[in-house]
Amino acid sequence: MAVRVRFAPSPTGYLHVGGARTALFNWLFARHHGGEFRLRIENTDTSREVAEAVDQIQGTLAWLGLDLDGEVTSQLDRMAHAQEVARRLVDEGHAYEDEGAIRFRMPDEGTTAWEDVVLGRIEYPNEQLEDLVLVRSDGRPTYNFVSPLEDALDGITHVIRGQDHVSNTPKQLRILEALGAEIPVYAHVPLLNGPDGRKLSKRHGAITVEDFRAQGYLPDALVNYLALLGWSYDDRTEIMTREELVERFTLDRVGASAATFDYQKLEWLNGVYLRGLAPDVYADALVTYLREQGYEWDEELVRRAAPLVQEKIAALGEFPAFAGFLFARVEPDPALLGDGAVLPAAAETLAGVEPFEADQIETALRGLAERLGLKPREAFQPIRLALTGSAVSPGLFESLELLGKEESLARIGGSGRGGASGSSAR
RNA sequence: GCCCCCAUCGACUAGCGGUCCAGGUCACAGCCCUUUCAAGGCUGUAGCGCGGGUUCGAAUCCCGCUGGGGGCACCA
Repeated sequence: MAVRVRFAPSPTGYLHVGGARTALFNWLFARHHGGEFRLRIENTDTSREVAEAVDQIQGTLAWLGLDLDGEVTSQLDRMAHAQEVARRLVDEGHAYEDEGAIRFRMPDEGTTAWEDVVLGRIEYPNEQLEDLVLVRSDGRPTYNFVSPLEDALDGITHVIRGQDHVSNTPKQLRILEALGAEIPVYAHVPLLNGPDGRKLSKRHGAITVEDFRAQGYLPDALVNYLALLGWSYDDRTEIMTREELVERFTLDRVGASAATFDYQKLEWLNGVYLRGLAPDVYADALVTYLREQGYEWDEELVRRAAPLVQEKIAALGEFPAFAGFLFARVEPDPALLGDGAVLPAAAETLAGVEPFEADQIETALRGLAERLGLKPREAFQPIRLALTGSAVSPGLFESLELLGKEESLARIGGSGRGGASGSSAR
């Protein structure tokens, strides 16, 4: 039987990284087996916010590169059918009416068990199973009824979801059984925690995939990182392409315990991916990112600046703070300003450099440092500060070249205070 | 309270009875390189929660404890 899985989020807003991880595992499993990956929206009303959330979720999945099969389905479309099935269950004695609602009759004795692919055998005492409401008194079916019903309707072969659904499983199993439906294979993947060991939430920082996108993370890096949370290939392979992940992903290597989301490791991985991009691809990514974030900076200059930062930043979001001085003057931190003694000499030296290119600039400035008896660091740091407004920046010589002689000299001035007063573009 | 699940360095994990005085990666520390910051190279600190079993032998199997998580809706 061909594999068919589904990701079934409730449309409450942007996709959470935990949800994205669940979606990823489903997608990897489907692609690994040449099966189908479907999106099913689990909702109960038709409000505008829901429609937006559905679009957002689809947009996020697309950005992550998790392509869908078949149409996106919605619980809404099956309400009438669910009601019919519920009535049939009443007729067959599996359910009964209760104050206008329809309740499913759960067994009172024995146990309900299943072989979970990641958790192993799980047994629930049936006395724990309450007669659950299938259809509310207002006619709307409930999640625990529609979810297994739709799994059956759609021919879902494997239900891969978060462990927060473990306790729903015995109830859904009982319903599927009463329906006479095929029982899918269940795989409950571990949940994600924040750095403090508690449920990952906004207080920990970025939480939705869109948050990470806005910070300049690459979809490939996020996908790679998420795959490593609860799953591993072996004892040493961590950096894998999408194709490698698809080829290597198996549910039996998914762990059973919760994983802590490590922002630092994600950042490191993103840096690895960023540095690994071909220069033109990197420039494209940077241009696209800055445009998405609303920066209206000269594209040509951004492209020329790209090589200066590729080795230095771990997320595209660091670019404005790191290289923003190329697009607008930045006032140096007064606390960092020295006496500026080398500045006049530097200005004089630079004025004579022709052509104004990194190599020539470097030769000239190193010569200056030697003549003044200064260590490179001592000579260059004041210039860097005057030029970039910061003690941390891209390479000094390349930065000078990009800024051009005129602007560079204007910033270095010679007064020791860097640039004409009020000239800072802010 | 009841039910279910989980438990290897700070974090992600490898380990499926002996090849583990526990390996890799991030983070952290030191050194090297160096125009700052990164990157890179080298080295290092750091872990099998506790107690009982089983076995010639346990991180690996069993039981208990402790700790953590999840769930107990006419929410999803």
